[in-house]
Amino acid sequence: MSNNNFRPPDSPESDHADQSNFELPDEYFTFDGWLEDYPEAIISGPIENPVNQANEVNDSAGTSSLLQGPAGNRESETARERREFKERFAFRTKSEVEILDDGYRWRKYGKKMVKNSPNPRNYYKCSVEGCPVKKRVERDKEDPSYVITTYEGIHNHQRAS
DNA sequence: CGCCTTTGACCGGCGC
DNA sequence: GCGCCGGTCAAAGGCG
Repeated sequence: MSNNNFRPPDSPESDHADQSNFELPDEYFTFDGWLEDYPEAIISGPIENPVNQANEVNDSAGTSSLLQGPAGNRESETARERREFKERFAFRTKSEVEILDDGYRWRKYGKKMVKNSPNPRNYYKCSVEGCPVKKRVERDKEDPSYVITTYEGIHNHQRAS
C-alpha cells in the first residue's frame, strides 16, 4: 500500500515534476464543509479527476481554493458561513498507519473522541511558522482499515520535508 | 537541546 | 441559561 509516499494536491508550489510523484489515494473526495456536514461524500465515492482539479488550482493564481463551493453568493452569507468557507478537502486511504508522510512537518495539537465513532480524531498543524495549514486524521468508523484525512488551508511556503 | 506527543482543561457555538 | 460537542491550548514529559 502507498503508506509513505503520497502527496496531497494542495501544495502551493507543486510543479509538473512533482505531479509524477503524486500517488492517488484509493479514494478521494472534495467538499466545502467538514465531513460531518457531508456524510454523503463518504458514501458516494471518489470524484472523477482529482489530479486535474489540483492542477487547475495550482495553475490559476494560487490564491484560491481547491473547493470553490457557492462562491458567488459569498457576500450574502452569514459571518459564520463565511468563516467556515475555507479550503478543505479530504480523502480516504486504506492504511494501517495514520502518520502518512506527505512532505510536510506536522505537530499534533489535539485528539478528541467524536460521537458516532469509536475512533479518536487527531488534529495536526503545519509546524512551519506562520503557515496556517491544519489537517485532521481519523479512522473510518465503518471500516477501520481506512484513514480519512482532511486538509484545511494552503501552504505558505515550500515543502521542506 | 530542540523539537515532538500526550492529555486534561478550556472555550465558544448551538440546541434544548 | 445550561450542557453537549467539537476544536484548541498549554504544561509536562519523551526522544533523537
